Amino acid sequence: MIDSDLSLRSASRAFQALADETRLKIIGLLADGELCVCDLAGALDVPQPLLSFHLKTLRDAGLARTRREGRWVHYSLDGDAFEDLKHVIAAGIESNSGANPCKC
Amino acid sequence: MIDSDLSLRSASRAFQALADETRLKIIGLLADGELCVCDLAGALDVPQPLLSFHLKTLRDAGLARTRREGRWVHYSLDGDAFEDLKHVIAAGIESNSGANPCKC
DNA sequence: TGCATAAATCAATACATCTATATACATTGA
DNA sequence: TCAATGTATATAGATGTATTGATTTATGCA
Repeated sequence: MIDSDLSLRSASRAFQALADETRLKIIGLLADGELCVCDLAGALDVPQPLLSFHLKTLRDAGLARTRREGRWVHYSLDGDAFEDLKHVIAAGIESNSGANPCKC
Repeated sequence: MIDSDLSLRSASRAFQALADETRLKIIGLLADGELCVCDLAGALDVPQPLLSFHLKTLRDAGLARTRREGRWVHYSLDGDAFEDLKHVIAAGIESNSGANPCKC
């Protein structure tokens, strides 16, 4: 079950951030561990400014974090944010297939 | 890990469908079991044609199914579709927090 | 200081999505 | 067949998002 309007809003923002193939590929790459933007750029065949936009989208949605090291910026996933999303997904998986009496 | 381009595309479509507060509310309601459109309309305070649009969005994304019974259409969640999404979310949760060596 | 590299931002454009209104379709029962 | 009810579709205006290329900021090193 989805609790408050706040989590509803943040969840929809997070799902919006996941609603893009490039960003899903980024998630897949970051799942193996922190990576710098240059490595992501090399792996993804996406122009750098566009990659920067997608990374910002993930970060604004709370799904990714950054850590600067010298001239490199390293991105990693925020496990807690994904944990929240798991509850919404779990509701769909455990959904009762039985019919409720129609109140029409 | 995310496997093929096909699942990547369908996953992004599904997440897009989840990227809306009204549709997340619908998911929450349907998690308790199948409901007819009229019941959803009563619970959501959304004009009926708009609700129909959102339900179609969920159905097109493969997250919901319909069953007609007389003049009523009942919607329910497709657990398998949510199961697929769980893998993407799980990748984020189990993400290795360790840094990979930067190849720049 | 001056230059090279990593990353982010800006401006412009094209495209997709949200919402509301109006309308059409389907089913039931008179 | 007609009217009533439940649901779906069509359209249009407003808003949001994706993409590109040019520019800018930040850091490290000669």
